[in-house]
Amino acid sequence: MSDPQKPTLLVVDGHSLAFRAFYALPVDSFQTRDGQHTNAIHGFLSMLLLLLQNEKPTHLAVAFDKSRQSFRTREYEEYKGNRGETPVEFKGQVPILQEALQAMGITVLEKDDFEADDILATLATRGEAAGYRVLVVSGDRDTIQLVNDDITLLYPNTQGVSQLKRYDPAAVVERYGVRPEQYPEIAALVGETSDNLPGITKVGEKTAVKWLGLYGSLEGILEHIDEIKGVVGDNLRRERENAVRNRKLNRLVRDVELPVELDELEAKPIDLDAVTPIFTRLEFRTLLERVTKLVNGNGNGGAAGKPAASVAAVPAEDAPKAPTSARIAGTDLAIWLDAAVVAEPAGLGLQFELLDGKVVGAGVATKSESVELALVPGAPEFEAFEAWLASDAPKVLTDAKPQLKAAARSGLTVANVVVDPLVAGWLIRPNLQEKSLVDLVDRYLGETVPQGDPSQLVALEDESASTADLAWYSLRLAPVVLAAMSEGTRRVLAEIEMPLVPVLAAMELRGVAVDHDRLAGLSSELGGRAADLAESAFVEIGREVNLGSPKQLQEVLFDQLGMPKTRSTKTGYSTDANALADLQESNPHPFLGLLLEHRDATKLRQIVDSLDKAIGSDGRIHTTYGQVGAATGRMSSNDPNLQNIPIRTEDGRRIREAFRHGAEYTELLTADYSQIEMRIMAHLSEDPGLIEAFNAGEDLHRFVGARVFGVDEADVSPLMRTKVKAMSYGLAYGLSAFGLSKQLRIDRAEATQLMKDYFERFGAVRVYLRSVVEQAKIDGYTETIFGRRRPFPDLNSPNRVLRENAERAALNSPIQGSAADLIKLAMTSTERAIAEAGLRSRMLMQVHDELVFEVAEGEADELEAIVRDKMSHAVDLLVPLDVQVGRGASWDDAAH
DNA sequence: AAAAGAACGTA
DNA sequence: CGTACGTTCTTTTC
Repeated sequence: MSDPQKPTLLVVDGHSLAFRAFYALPVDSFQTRDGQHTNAIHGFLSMLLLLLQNEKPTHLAVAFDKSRQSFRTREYEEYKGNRGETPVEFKGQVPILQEALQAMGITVLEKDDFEADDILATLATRGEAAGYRVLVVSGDRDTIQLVNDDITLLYPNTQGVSQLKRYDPAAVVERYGVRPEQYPEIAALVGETSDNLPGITKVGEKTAVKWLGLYGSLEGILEHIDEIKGVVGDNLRRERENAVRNRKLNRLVRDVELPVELDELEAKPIDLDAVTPIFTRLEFRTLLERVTKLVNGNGNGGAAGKPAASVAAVPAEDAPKAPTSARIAGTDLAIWLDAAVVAEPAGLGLQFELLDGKVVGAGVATKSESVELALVPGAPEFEAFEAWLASDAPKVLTDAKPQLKAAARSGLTVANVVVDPLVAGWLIRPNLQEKSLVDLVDRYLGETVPQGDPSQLVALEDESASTADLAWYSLRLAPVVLAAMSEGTRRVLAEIEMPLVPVLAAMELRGVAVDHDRLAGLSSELGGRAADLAESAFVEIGREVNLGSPKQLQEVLFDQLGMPKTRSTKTGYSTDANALADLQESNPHPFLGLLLEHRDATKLRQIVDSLDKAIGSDGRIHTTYGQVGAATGRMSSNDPNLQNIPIRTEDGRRIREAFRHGAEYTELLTADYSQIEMRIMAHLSEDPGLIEAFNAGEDLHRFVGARVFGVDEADVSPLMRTKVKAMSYGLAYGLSAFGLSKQLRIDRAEATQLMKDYFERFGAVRVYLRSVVEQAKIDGYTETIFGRRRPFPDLNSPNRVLRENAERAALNSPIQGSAADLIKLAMTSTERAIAEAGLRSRMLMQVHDELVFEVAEGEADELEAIVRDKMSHAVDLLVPLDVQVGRGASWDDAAH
């Protein structure tokens, strides 16, 4: 594998990328006032900016073909002779593109008689020799021959620069079945249509690879040309000169004389004064913004977001150097580990090296020493390492969850990770989090991990951060982040977040069984329904439009049907479900209902299809939980998101029927907290009415309704119940009378009155909510019951919109956050209790206030008892915690 | 081709 | 003029 810590040289085939851009973007939409086409320029620069951000090259050049003529056309007149005339709209853009690149300080190279790929080959070869890691961006397959351990080809796939296919030697072998340096021989035999180079008739990739396997090289094949049987053998004997010629032509020249030295290609900060005029001339407004952002913002924090001085420790100049890591074998490692554990009672730094989700290596560090080991099961050092991992010896591991998963997949047990600096960093700054070890080191140690930092466009010597070095950085981060935390935050880290990490890792590995056949059936049913609805809708308006396009819908609704304008959005007028419902009320039209139904059907189908795609080879869906995602302390779920599976409609629930227990299990069990946020509000506000409501254990909304409307509980009508329910839930979000009136479709006066009556009876709630905001204005942050903090810098902003948004978020945060803390505690204790009871049943999913378990044969009752116990006693509040449990064959059946 | 916006699913 | 998320589809970019 290539070493990621070397300086990076990025070389780009300008024509190939510009050409892609030209055909990807509509020519007509991109021209300046005076008629200059700009689509290729715009697309190219847009892609290049993304490349710069993603790859963070330290050195950079873009090469172009100078003309169509080159030594290859002199050699073989027909070379590339089949290419049509270059469109004039494209031609004119190239010089301007080059001008723009030069303004950006990027070296542009072209050379008489050579093609761009020869320049790339030359730079790549020179870069490799000079110790660079080289990235070649080209759409020409000939550049495959350049690939080696230090040179990676980024080859445009069907879709975009963001999804460039990375060809390292292993990827080339996987795709083409030969090593990179052999690829041109394959191409020579097969021929290259796009270059007008015919190969051997009837010889394709498979035959060529087979021959190469037999005879080792093209030369070898030709030596044994008489041994090759069949028609293809005859073809080869007849057309061998084609192959010889092709091989000659597709060999890239690696020693083109160039007017620059490598170090002149160093990426310089972009000079806005040079870029602005040309971008302005091209009328590139948003691109200029992007460049400006790249220059100023540059990734994470930068100067603007530096921490208080107490946090940033060592200035970069006197940054300690990572200790030289040793490879210690056999019993020596056991001795080293024993000594290290004593030397660092707070824990050793750890870092795994992963490949394809498995552990292939690891680094372990103390403050002054580190070791690095390749993990080969059965090797002598493996045992000592494995024993230490599984022991209670404390470890510090940054971004632990994926590494714990890989460890588990590799059969390793990792116990007692006491600090994950990534999680710690999120607790300190839950909004703008540091996303990686590199970010954390920058912020909390004030040092730069060799490589990685996007704003550092400085070439580095071959000082590379090894796995052991990363372990060492983790170790040194731990005390610094701990010192930067309040005591309460430290407790949240130690008692809530760190114990949760292995629990989440286990849940993700388990996944949840999903029935493909049910999803497939549902998908086609919904698809059919959507098609029918669309057809009916088109009949209503007398034409076909894209019902998924808000823009086209606006035309239909406001122009064609002449309906009144709805809420305005940035780009026009809203066509969301709410707006359509309003229209239906004021201007009833069958189209509206059909449209809404169509939206439902397509949305559900889309969810069904994406779930179906996510089913793995084990028949299960493995989501990834984002432990450091939400600012409130909640988790998120992605790839796919299992926390937004429909439930409100009948069709939606049918999706949940596809979530089932696995074959080794008998059913699913779901357990959820009822009205958790209201209970937390009761606890925090100490409102006697609310506390009484929960202690009485009755229907909360009936209880509240009776008091708000001044009637007996028996006389609370469904409408009254709906109203107080909306009010209660809305409270925790900072709902206004206006919002309440809109949601309930009642007038403002009635909503205001409802709120007044509500607070008359439950006044402590209002007092509490106000006090949260006021205290937050003083402190600058809110805190959950457990001490989790969330800062609110906008609370004193002069900008009213910002300020009021911050106020609502602040008042919600302790409520949502405390609920998150609570269920996290419950998850950890439930997981532990299940293990201690020796059950095979297991926890699979978390949906904010709900946990889903897979029940093993004969364990249902015991599991339910454990879950009820642990969830309802996760913490002692002024009100009881009610846990609803259900069981069934599917997630839907298990709902109660 | 990439980014931004609209819409919508959950708690 | 209701908090917190993630995903997908369409439009814009000039």
